[in-house]
Amino acid sequence: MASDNTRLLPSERQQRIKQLVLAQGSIRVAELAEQFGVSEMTIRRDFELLEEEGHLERTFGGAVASEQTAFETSYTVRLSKHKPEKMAIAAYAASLIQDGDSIALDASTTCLALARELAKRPLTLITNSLDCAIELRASPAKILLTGGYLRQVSGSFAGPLAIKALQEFRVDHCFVSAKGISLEDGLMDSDADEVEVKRVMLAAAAKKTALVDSSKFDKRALVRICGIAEVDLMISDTYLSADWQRRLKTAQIPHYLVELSS
Amino acid sequence: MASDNTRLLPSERQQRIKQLVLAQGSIRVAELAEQFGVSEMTIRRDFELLEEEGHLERTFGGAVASEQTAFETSYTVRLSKHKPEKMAIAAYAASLIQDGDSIALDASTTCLALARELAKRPLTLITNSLDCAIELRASPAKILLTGGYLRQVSGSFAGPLAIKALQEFRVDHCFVSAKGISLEDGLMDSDADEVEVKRVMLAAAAKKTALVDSSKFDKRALVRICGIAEVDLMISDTYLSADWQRRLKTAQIPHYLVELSS
DNA sequence: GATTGTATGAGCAAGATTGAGCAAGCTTAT
DNA sequence: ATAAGCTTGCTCAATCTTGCTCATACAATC
Repeated sequence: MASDNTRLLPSERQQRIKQLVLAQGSIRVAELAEQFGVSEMTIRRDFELLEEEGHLERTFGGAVASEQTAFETSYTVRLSKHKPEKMAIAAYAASLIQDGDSIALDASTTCLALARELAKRPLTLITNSLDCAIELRASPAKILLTGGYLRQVSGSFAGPLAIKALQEFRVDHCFVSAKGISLEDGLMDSDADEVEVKRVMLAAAAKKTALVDSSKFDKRALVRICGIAEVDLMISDTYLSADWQRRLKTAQIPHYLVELSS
Repeated sequence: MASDNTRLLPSERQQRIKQLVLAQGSIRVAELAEQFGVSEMTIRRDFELLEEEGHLERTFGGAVASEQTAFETSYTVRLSKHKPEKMAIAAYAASLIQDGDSIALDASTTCLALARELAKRPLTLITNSLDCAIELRASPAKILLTGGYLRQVSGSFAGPLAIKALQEFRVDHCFVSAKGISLEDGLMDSDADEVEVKRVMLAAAAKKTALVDSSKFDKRALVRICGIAEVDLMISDTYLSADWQRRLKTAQIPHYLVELSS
C-alpha cells in the first residue's frame, strides 16, 4: 500500500463520513469507497465504528443518519425492534408496582410498553411522552403530563417547562430507558434536553429503575444520563452476554434479567 | 442486477414509501414499482415489512396509511357535529394569522380544526390539547404543550401545571371556543379547570378571538369564561339567527360570520 | 534490527435482495 | 353465476452485500 499523499488518515475519513451522512441523510458503501479510494471493507469497518458511537445506522448497502432514522421510524417501528424483550421487561417492571403508587415514565418505547401494562391500574402516572399520554387516555389512572416543547423525533416533551413541572413532584418510582449503556459511562442518550428531563425524573423518585434491553449494552450515545450505580435497579433480559452478566455481578449492580419464553 | 448508482438503498426506498403513503393516504403497487424502477414483487416485500412495523395496511393492489388513518378517524368522529361550520371558521381564523406568529389554542374541536389548518406553517403554537399535539406532531411549527393532568373526557390538560406554564408566555393570538354563549353571561364552558386555562390563555394574548359556531348561541354551561366584549373578535357562521346577528351589531361586538358554501 | 500494533485489501463463504415464472385468489363486468 | 383480467404469494436462480480470515504495509517501540 503506497503511502499516498492524497490519502486521508482513518480518523479524518471517518469524520468526513459522519458529515456526509448527516448532510445527505443516507449514503452507500460503494460510493464512499470510490470517493476515498479505499476498499469497501474499510468503509464497512468505519461504519461499524460510527454505528457504535451512535453517529449513523447501517443499512443494507449503506448507512443512514441516526437522527433521521429516529424520525422516519415512528414509535411503532422502534417498539417492534426488540419488542419481545421490551414487553417482557415492562411486564416485570409492572409487577414491582403497588396500586396507588405514583410513577414517572420517560419518553421511550420501553416505557410505552410499561404504560400499556399499567393502563388499567389505579396509579398516578407522570410522563413527558406524547405516546404514553395517548396510550393512557382512557385509563383510570391519574395522568400528568409535564408539558414542554414537542420533540418530533421521539414524540416527547422537553425544555424548561418540562423541567419545572417535574420539580414539583416526588414520586415512588421512576422508570427510564437509554439508547446506550456501558460500565464506565453509565446510561447514555442522544438528546441533551431529553437527558435533562430523565435526570430530573430520577431525582424526584424514591426508587429509580433503568429499563434497558440487552441490545443497548455496549452501545454509546452523545449525552450521559447517569452512572450505572446511580439507579436502584436495572432490568434487562437474558439475551445479555455472559460477559456482561458476570460484570454486573462483580460490580454488584442490582439487576434483574427477564426470561424470554420463545 | 447492475449496481446502479441512481437506485436507492432498500431502506431509503422503504422510507420514501412510508412518506408517500402517509402523504397520500393510499398508494398502488404498480405506481411505486415504476417510480422506483423495481419489480412489483419488491414493492410487495417492502409493504410486508412496513405492515409488520405498523406503518401501513396492505390492500388489494396497493396499501393505505394505518396509524394516520386511526388518528384521523377519531378526529373526524368527534368533529362530526357541525363539522362544516367548524372547518369554515377554522379556515377563516387561519387567514388572520401571519407566518411567525405565536398562537395559543384551547382544547376544543374547533381549535383542533384550526390546528389542522396551521399544521404546515412556520408558527409557534401552544396548547393544552392532546389532540392538537397529536395532529401537530409532524408539523414544522414549534409546538409547546402546557402539561397538567389529563382530562379524559376532552383530551385536555388542566390544573396548576397548565396554569403555571401558560403564565410564562405572551402570544400574538389566542383562540378559544366555548360550550355556550349569551349576551349577558358571555362565553361559558362546563369544567372549572378548563375554564381557568382558557382565562389564562386569553390574558396572555395580544389578540383574543372566540371561535363559536352558531349552534353554541343561547346554550348555557356551568362556568363563565369571560364577557362577550372581552374578546377582540368573534368568529361564527351565517347559520346564526337573524336575531342574534342584529344583537351583535347593536352591541357593537366585533364579529365575522363565515359563509357556508354547501 | 526485531517486534508489536494498527490499518488495509483480497478472497471466500454465508446471507440478503431482487426479478421472473407460475399457480391460486380476488375483482369486476357481463 | 361465470369468465376474463389483475393481483398475490411462492419458489428458484442470479446478483449483490457482508463478515470473516489471512496476508501485507507502515509506524512506533524496545
